[in-house]
Amino acid sequence: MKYWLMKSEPTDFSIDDLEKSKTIDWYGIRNYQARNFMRDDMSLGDQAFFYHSNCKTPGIVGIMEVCKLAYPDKFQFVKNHKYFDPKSNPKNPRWLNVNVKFVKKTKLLGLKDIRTYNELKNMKILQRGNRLSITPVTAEEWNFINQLLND
DNA sequence: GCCAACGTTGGC
DNA sequence: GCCAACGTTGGC
Repeated sequence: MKYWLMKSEPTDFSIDDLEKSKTIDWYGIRNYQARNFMRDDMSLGDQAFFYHSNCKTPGIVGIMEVCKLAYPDKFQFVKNHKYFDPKSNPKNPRWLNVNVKFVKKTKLLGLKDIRTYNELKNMKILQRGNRLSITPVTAEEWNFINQLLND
């Protein structure tokens, strides 16, 4: 089993939205590296931190679980949709998504807080200029953060 | 709203 | 294949 951190802008889709809908297709990923993580490295049961980005207090706000393996993102073929991609061929779809399900809300562990722990200093999210919306988390980082969230 | 960092596009 | 221009991300 692997661990992940997945970003979403809360004005777009928040942890509360996930709690309400229980599961969601994680659509709209239009970055090859992030797509490849979903396609090649995610398994059923993988755990992920839900991270609120581009908001007043960015940080980890909850936990979710991969509940469906990667399959074509339906919005890439919906004309006029925000995520429509005219270059994607239905016979060989360019963009994929997994489904995730709500596990729990946690207290907010802000980006500012994450920065203060030496144990977390290698997290991708802290690296300069990192914009990748899906990043792997090591077991050590996962356990360390979980402990913080349970305190 | 600003802007640095980064990914993608397209002309050559 | 290079690289300038452009668009996007996301913290601040």
